[in-house]
Amino acid sequence: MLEKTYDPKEIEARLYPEWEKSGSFRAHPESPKPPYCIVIPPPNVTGSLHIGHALDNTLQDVLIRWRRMKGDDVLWQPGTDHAGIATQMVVVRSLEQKGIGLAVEGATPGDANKKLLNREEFLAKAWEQKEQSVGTITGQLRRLGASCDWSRERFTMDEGLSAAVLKVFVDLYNAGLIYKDNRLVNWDPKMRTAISDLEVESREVKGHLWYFKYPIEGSDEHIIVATTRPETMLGDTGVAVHPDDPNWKHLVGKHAILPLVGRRIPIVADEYSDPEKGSGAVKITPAHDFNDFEVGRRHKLEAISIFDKFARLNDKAPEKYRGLDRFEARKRVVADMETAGLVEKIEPHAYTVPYGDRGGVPVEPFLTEQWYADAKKLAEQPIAAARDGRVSFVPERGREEFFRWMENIEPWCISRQLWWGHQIPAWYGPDKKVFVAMSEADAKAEARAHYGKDVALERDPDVLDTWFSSALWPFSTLGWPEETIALKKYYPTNVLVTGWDILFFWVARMMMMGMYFMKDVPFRTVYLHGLVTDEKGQKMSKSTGNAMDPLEMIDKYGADALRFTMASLAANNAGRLRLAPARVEGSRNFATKFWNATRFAEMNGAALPKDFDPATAKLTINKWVLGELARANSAIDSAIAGFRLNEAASTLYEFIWGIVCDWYVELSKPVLQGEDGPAKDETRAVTAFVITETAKLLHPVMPFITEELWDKLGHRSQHGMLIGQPWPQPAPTDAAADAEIGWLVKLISDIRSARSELNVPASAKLKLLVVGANDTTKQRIDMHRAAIERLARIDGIEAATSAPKAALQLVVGEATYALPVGDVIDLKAESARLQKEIKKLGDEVGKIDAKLGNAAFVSRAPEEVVEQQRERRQQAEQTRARLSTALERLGA
RNA sequence: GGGCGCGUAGCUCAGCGGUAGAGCACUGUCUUGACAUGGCAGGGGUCACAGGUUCAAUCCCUGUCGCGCCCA
Repeated sequence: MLEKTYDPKEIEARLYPEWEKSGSFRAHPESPKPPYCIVIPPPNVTGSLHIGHALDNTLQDVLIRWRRMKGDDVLWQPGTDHAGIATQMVVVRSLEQKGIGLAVEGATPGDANKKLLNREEFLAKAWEQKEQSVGTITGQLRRLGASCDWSRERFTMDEGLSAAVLKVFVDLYNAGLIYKDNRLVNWDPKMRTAISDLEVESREVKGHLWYFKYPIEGSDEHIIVATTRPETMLGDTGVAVHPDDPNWKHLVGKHAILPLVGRRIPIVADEYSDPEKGSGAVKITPAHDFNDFEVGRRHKLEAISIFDKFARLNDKAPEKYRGLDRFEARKRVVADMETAGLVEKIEPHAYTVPYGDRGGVPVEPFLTEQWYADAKKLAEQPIAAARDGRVSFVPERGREEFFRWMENIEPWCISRQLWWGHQIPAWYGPDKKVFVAMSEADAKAEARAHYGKDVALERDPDVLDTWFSSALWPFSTLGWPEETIALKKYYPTNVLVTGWDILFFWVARMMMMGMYFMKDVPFRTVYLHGLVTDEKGQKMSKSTGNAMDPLEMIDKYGADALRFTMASLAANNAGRLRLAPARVEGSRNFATKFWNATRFAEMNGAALPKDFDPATAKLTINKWVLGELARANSAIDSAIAGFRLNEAASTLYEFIWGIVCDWYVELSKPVLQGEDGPAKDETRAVTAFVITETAKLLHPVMPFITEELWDKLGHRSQHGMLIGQPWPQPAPTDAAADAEIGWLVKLISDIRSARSELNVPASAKLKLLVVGANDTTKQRIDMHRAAIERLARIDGIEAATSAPKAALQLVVGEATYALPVGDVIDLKAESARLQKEIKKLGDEVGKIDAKLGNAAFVSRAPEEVVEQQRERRQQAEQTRARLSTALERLGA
C-alpha cells in the first residue's frame, strides 16, 4: 500500500543510482537505432549550478528521456568548461583571502609582502578548484535527475579536448585564419588581460564633461576640447574638428600645444567630430579610444600609449604623473589644468562606461599585440547554413539575432593574459620569429629548418579564450580529431538547448568551428530559452541575496516538482522567466495528486491483465477515459516535438488532475464498489492501464515519481525500469462516449452549482425529478444513476411530467431537472438565479441575432461558422425557454 | 540612436481571427474510504491606448505610451 503522500527524498536518492548502474543513460554508438544527441552546455567550474542551469538541464532531460522512450539511441553528452577568466578569478580571490598572490611581472606594491605563487603552483590550485567544482556540479545534475551518459563525461582541458584545441589552432594558423596583430583591445586592468567585445558591458554613469583649452601654436587663440576622460590628454596626438564647423574650421592645418606635456599636435578636419556635441572639437588619443584610433589612422597620427597593464601611467607620460593610477591621474590632470587656467568649464554629464563583466572595473582600450581569429571569414559558412535552413532556431527570431551578430562580426581576439587555460602553441625564436606547432618538438624542428641550427625557443605564455575550446565542444567531446564511431554517429547533434545570453558567445562560435572542421552544422536546432529571475523580475545573484539554490528547492519540494515548474515556465518569450517558490509548491501538489490517484487504483485492486487490449472496453466511462488518454498522448507528443514543453506540462496537468482525478476516478467509484463483476474487472483494468500509460507520458518531466509508481504497480519486475519503456501508442477515440460523458459532467456540475448557489447544505440528499427527457437521456440516466446520485448528492431519480412547486430547476439539453427542497428553498433566491441564467442566455441570443442579421456576415463568413452560430442560437433559445417555464412554475 | 520582445484576472503567465484561460491569492462550504500537499462551488478581465484592415480583432497592420533585453 502506498503512503498517503509522496516523499521524494528517499525515492530520488535510491532511484538515481539504480538508473545509472543499470546502464540506462548509456549511449550505444554501435546500435542500429537512430541517434539522438544533445551536448550539454558545459557549466563553468567556478562553483555550483544556479537555477538557470536547472531550467536548461531540465529541458534537455525532458527531450532526452522522451527520445529514449521513442526508441532512439540517445546520447546526452555531459561535461564542464574550464572557464578561463572566471575560474582564475575565483581561485585568485580565494588565494587572496589567505594572503597569497601571484608572481606576475610588475605586481602591485601590496603584493610584495605576500607569498607569491608561480604559474605551476597556481595551476595546481586551479585544478583543485576544478575537481571540487566538478564534484558539486555533477552531484547537482544527478539530484535533478539528469540522464546524461556519465561514462562519457568530458572537461574542456582534458587531454583529448586539449589535443583538439591544438590542432584547430595550428590548422587555422596554417590556413591564415589565425594571426597576430597590434591593435586596440578591451583590456581589463584588474585581471590584466585582453577580453572580447562580448565580455564588456556598458554601464550608464554620471560623470563630468571637462572643457579644456589648448593653446594654438603661434597665436593667442585656444581651441576648446571636451572630454569625459581628462587623464587621457597626456596621450593626445591631435585635435579633430568637423570640416564644416564655422567655429573651428579656420584652425585646420594649424597645431595646438598640448598643455602639461608640451607636445605639438595637429588640428585635423574629420567628420567624426560633431559640431553639436561638447565644444565641437575632439581631442584625439589614438592609443586609448576606439574611435580616436580610427581617426588617428585616417590622419596618420601617432598612437602613444600612456598606461601600463595595471592602467597606471607609464614613462610616456610626463614624469610627475608616472606610476599614478588612472583615476588618481584624472584628479591631478584636472587640478593642473585649473592651475594653468586652461579649464573653460565643467559640466555634469551622463555617459556610458565599458566595464569588464568579470573583473567589474572599467575596461581600458589598450594597444597590444594579440592573437586574432578571422571571424569574418569563419562566419561565412555559418551564415549560409542558417540562411538555407540547415540549422533552425526555436524561437524562429533567433535566426535574425544570429545574422545580426554574424554579419557585423569583428576580428576575434583569442589570446588571454591568464594562466588557466590552453596555452597557445606558439614558440618564439631569438629574433621573435614565431613557430606554431602541435608540440615543442615540432616547433624546434621547424626552427632548426629555419635557422639552420638548434636555437632556444620561448613559448607564448598566453592562453586561449575559453570560447575557443567550447566552440569545439560538439565534436571534440565525440572524439575529434579521431574518426570515432561516436563522432560519425552523433554529429551533427540534434539540438542545442541554451539561453539567449550566450547565442553570440557560444552558439555562433560552435557554428564557425563546426562548419570549418566538420563541414556541417554542429546541431540541427538551436532551442533558446530566457533567463530565470525572481518573482519580481530581478536577476538572481548571490550579491543581491535573491539567488535560488536548485538543491534547496529539490530538498523542499522534490526534483520532479522543480522540473515540472521549469518545463511549465519555458514558453515565456519575454526573455525573463519569473520564478516564485509558490509555483514549485504547486508542482509538488500535482505530484502528490498523481501519487494519490495511483493509491486509489491500488486500493481498488486495479491491475493490468496480461495482454490487456483497451479496444475491448465496453463501459462508456472507460471508452471515454481511453479517448482522453489518447488525445493527451498526441498533444504531449507533438508539444515536445515542437519544443513547447510548457504545453506538454499543462496538458499533463489538465489530463491528470482535471480528467483522471476530477472525473474518471469519481465516476469509476460506483462501478468499483458495485456488484457488477465484469464491469468491475474492466474498470480495474482500465484504471490500471490509464495510470500506467500516464506514468509513461509524465516520465520525461517527472522521472522519479513515475519510476517509483511503475515499480509499485508491479511492472518493473516484469518489464524492467520505466526509463527504458517504449512511448505509448495513442488509441482511437470514441465520439459517442465523449458526448455521453460530456452530458453527464454537465448535469452533475449544474446540479452542484444550483445547490451551492441556493445554499443547500452539502449533507442534504435531494430527489431528482426529470421532466421531458428523450429516450437517449433516459438511457443515460439509467446507466449513470449511481454516479449522479453519488456526485450530485441525490437520493433517487424519477421521471415526472412536471416539476413540483418548491424545487430547484435546471435545464440540460432537452430535459428539465427539478430538485424538490420543500420549504427549505429560498424562493426569491431561486427566482433570481433563474432570471440571471435567462438573461445571460437572452444576451447571447441577442448577440448571435445581431450577427445573423448582418447580411455581410451570412454571405462572407465560412458556412460552418454561420451554421455554428445558428446552432448555438437554437441551443440558447431552447434552454432559455425551458428556464422561463421553470421560472413561471416557481412563481405559481 | 538602431534592432528585438513584452504590456491579458490582485500576482505570475498561457492563448493569438469567430463562446476570454491556468496556477497562486481571494470568498463560501465540506474532514465523504485516493488525496486538506485535498473536494465542491464562486467572485474577479472595455485582453495598455488610438487608429486601420476584415462580415468579424485580445489575436493582423500603423502609431502612441510604459517596461525589458541586445547592439552602438
